[in-house]
Amino acid sequence: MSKTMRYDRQDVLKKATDLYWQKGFHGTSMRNLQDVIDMRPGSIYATFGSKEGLYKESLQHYAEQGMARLTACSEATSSPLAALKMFMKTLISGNCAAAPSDMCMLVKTVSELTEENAELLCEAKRLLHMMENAFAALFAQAQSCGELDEAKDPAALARYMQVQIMGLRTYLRANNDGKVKVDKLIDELFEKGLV
Amino acid sequence: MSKTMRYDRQDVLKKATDLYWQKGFHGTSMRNLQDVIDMRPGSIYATFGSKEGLYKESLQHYAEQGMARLTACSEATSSPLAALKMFMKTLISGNCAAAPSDMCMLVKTVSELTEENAELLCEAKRLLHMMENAFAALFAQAQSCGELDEAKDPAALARYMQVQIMGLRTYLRANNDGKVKVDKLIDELFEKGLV
DNA sequence: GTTAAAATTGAACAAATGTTCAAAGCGTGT
DNA sequence: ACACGCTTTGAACATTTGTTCAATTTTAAC
Repeated sequence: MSKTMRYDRQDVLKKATDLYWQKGFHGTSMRNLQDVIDMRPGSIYATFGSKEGLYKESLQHYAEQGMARLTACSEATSSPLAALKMFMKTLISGNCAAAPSDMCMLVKTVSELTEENAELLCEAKRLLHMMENAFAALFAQAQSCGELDEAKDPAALARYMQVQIMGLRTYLRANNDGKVKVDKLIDELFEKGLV
Repeated sequence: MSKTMRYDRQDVLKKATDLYWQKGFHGTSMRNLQDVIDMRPGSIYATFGSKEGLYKESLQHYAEQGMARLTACSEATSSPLAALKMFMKTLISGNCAAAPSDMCMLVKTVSELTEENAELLCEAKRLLHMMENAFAALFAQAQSCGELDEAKDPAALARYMQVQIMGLRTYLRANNDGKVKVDKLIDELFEKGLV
């Protein structure tokens, strides 16, 4: 009846995400994108609508990966707090050369864009909230396990963790000489912040 | 002998800085800039060389403002630690509507640009270092005053402060609902981090 | 008043931008 | 074989991009 799609949407999204992540929204041109994802303009616009549309889906794809990583950390560890700590370490020390950028794509988006791209800005904020809520859920779970003091506020701890991740990743981006030993810093943060 | 300059370089730089700060390097066009600083292309290029050149001077202008603000905090307070705390508070809660962006322009630069603009990236990193060194100097001064434990490492404290500033400002950018009470957070950071 | 030097103008440029659309390709049901 | 309908193509479009430069304006010294 119809021609079968040539492209695997997930595969295309991964490539687009990586490029956007590396070069930013304004720093990435459609021509640039066309080469990387190997699609012609017509196909791109038929599939994603616009540059903004593709970026939005890229943000979502990125956040899904992040959530998947968090659940992977949950399954690889024996306790919620250990999972959170592991997540933070893989986030921060993991991307030496593999990831397109040292920084979080959601943070880069929130940093770069203005009200001229209100929808994308909004979506990035929403996804950051989602991550924070996932952190909070794990902190609450830690309380249920008896791993964490019941008097603590999971939401406040999650917010604290977000601030620390944002701060650390940004700092490392600005000081990419490998002199700073991050793992020890993270251990200290968990001691100071949670206990 | 020659025509007198029509433009006050400092005034122009302030306007350019604010625009770049708000919209980013790639998000700002020369036409955009021309309107805001009220100069024609020829004059701009004769004075600043290129879009990159003007951005570089804007970065420097921005950092100078920051340093001036820090010394102002020093003069307005009675101790180095009080100065640092005041600086942090004016940085973070001060820019409700006045500043072009919630975030630090140096951080935005480091977040947005890639090796394609290596010189600008490098300059932003250098200026961030400068600020950090200024923090460290104040921590050392606090030790001389007997305000801070001599066993602490001023450089490590300065780095800690940078991470916290970057984290907090980014977080507030992503959560601009005024729900988070920042002043209390900063007080807590100083208690946890320095003592 | 003339001249020389510097600053400013703005039209113009080539290249790059995001996007469109008519044509062609291709798989499926008849 | 045929035709229907979805997918893909890539040339082309109107703007916008960063930048240049010959012409003009303005100043001050002689």
